[in-house]
Amino acid sequence: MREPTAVQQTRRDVGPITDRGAARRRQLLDAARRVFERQGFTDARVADIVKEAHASHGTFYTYFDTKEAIFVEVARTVIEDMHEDMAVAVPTSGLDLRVHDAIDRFIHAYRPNAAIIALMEQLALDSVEMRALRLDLRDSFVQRTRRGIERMQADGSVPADLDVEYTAEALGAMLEYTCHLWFSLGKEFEERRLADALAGIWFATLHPEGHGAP
Amino acid sequence: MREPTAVQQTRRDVGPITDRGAARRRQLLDAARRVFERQGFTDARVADIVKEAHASHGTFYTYFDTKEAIFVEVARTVIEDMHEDMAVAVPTSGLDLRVHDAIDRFIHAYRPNAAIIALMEQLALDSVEMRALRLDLRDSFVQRTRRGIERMQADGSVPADLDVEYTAEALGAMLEYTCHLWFSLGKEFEERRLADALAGIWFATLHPEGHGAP
Amino acid sequence: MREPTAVQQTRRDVGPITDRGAARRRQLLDAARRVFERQGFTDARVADIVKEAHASHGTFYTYFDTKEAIFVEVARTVIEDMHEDMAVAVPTSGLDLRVHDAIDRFIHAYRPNAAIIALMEQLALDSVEMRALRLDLRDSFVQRTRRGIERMQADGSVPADLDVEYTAEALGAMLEYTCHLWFSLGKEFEERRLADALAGIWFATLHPEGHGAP
Amino acid sequence: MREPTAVQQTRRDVGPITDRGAARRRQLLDAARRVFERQGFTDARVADIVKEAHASHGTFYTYFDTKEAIFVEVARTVIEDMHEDMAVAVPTSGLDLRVHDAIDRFIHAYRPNAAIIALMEQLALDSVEMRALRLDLRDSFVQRTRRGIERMQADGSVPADLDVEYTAEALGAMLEYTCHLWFSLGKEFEERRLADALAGIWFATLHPEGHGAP
DNA sequence: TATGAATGAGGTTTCATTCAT
DNA sequence: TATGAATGAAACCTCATTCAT
Repeated sequence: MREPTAVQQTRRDVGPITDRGAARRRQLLDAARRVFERQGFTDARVADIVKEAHASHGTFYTYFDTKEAIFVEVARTVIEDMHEDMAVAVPTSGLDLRVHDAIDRFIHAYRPNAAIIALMEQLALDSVEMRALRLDLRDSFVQRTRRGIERMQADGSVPADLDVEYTAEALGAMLEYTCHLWFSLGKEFEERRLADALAGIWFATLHPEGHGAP
Repeated sequence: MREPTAVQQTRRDVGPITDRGAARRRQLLDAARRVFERQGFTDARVADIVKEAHASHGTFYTYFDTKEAIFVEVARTVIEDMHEDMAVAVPTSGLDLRVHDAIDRFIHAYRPNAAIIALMEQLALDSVEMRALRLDLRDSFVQRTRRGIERMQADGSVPADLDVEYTAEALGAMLEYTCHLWFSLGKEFEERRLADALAGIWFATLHPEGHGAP
Repeated sequence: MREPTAVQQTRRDVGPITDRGAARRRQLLDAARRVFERQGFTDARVADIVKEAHASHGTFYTYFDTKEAIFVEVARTVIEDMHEDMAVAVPTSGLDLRVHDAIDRFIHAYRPNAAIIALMEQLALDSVEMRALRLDLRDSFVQRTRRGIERMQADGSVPADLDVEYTAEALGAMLEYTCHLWFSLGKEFEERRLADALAGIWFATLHPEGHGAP
Repeated sequence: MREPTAVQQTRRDVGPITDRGAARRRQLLDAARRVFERQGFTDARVADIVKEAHASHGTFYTYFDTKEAIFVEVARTVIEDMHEDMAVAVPTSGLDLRVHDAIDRFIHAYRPNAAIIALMEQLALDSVEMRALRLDLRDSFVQRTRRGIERMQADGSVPADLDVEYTAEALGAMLEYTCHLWFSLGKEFEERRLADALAGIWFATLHPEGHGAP
């Protein structure tokens, strides 16, 4: 493969200058997302993306370094989306409701992004950058959970001796992988039963043996 | 593009006839496992495998159809290994010990096979066959868990209204993905704390609010 | 084994868009013809063709699916050439002259294309498409002959009871295979004697026992 | 490909020593013929032949140098068969009957051997040896025809000024290629009409304008 | 003589990426 | 900025033939 030319590399680094250029870039990103969702990363061809975006090969490389690079951009979009979706204020009723709400919001944030998340997961094995991105995404959720539990510990509704950090990691892992099984690997779950089962585990964990009141 | 000959296909289907052939096949499998663990699936070349096995290209295709095919064989080996590792008789002391034991055995079965499991996971997205294999592997663990819980329900140590099926799925997902994060994505966990946190969740779930005795 | 991408296939189906592309395609076709004539089909490598065309492997597959596909295109060119060569207006003198003229034109049309025709013949045994192409080529000549004879039957210079269809087939076969022996299998014939012998047979067949006047 | 070892080469040169060896050799030949007829030369694998003969690769190379070599042997058998079939004594009635008889015998000799003859034809383009074999086969028929015509010239039933050599070549070419079209390229002919048309051409050629009596 | 495992040169085809226009 | 042609490294897989047993 030939080395990139200084001129073209510069153009990519600078990014689009005109509005038309910015619009073009967005078209390519949108097209890439659709293609990745449809075909996965390996089976997605740059040719497919440019066709979907009604652009040409040359144009693609005006805006993106590599196929990996455009995927990273798509992935970042997904991460931002999920952050926003889950950042909604929590209703402050009882623990039970709060848990149910957290789980429902996770599922609803995950579902439309499942395909891209699965690809991040897949690429995380081969690419340090994707691994970091993937771990960041989950970390933001896990830390949010952790802070929530810590607040409950502070007001005494959760036992003080709970290992909050590791518990948050584990409960997070459970949610993530259940959604992966469900949305990406095609395992069939009934939504209501599943959400209840997950909430039951969270609730039992945070509220063991009648500690405090719900 | 040459198509495989019926005769050649037959030879592959039948498998090695002599001991020498069987040994060769095994060498290739062992080599393939090492290469896959080292380089992942995508970056593993058939050339790497035959080099590692001190064999020739032709020999590879005497025994295996494709790179995918040999991976499937490697994966099957891993699955059998894990089945055996986890099939050890359970000590019948209290719930707490049983849970800790189950989790420890899972971790110890998972750890040496983590790389291959991660690849199964990766390939499951693109290949129906790998997806089936992957789901089978987890199913055997989840069903074992489920049966264990059902037995405890029978003797009253676990609430009768627990949704055993979905709970087993969720607890299984938690274990699997935690191990994946730990062994394959390089997340750093302290083994003792992690095992305790996981066991805590299991225990709280199965033994909520002082139901029965530990 | 990688499958062709839909996008790539489309590009090949659509054909070159720019003049530069069209020129490139033609270069490849010309090169392919030379290589096939020199080395035959089996011994012609795609590598030989691209080398002859001063192009790269990738470029070849931009324009053609397979080695078979480019041969089919070359063959079509030959067929068109021959159609044109033989479509020249027939001088309307006596039967004897007309027969000689037909045979001479056949030989002159065949000679420069003999190598490719021989390859069509060779491939016709293995490929349905080539068989159809081969039979089409001869059919156009045989039908032309047949119509010629029918016109002569109409004006009474050829017996009405002649089986025109089968006779045309047989006389055609004679011409074709004689040329094949001569130009492709290296049998040595003197052109004048051969043309006379062939014409003698045609003439005797169409004008038996002094039927009509020459 | 490795060079043949002196030992093995010698064995092949010497040929089978025991009866068992001779039988084995024949099994391989018979199997090869069936495989070639079924699959053609290119698509016939040595593996197919040994399977059909219930032998092993090693055994094959005990008796034959190459795939080409065994084909040549098969072809020789066909050639001998055809010689015998056509060497039957000619009934000495009139020219018309003799011509019909010659054509019928050709067709009947050709038909069962059409597949192998077609392969000889196909290989003749690439191999000097096969070309020689192919030309020999037709030559024996053409020369027989030629001698027949010369005898008729001697007794005055065929014009003395006929170019017997070239005419025999041309009439032979017609027969051969008609059979090739019919039996190998799948062109549909009605046997009776075809034989009559061919005989008509022969007869008109040898007996033009009422020369002599039939 | 017979077997079947082993060889490896050789071929086809893809696709991310660059560059001339 | 946009286009699309060109590149070529790289990968997979076959099969005639040899050789150890």
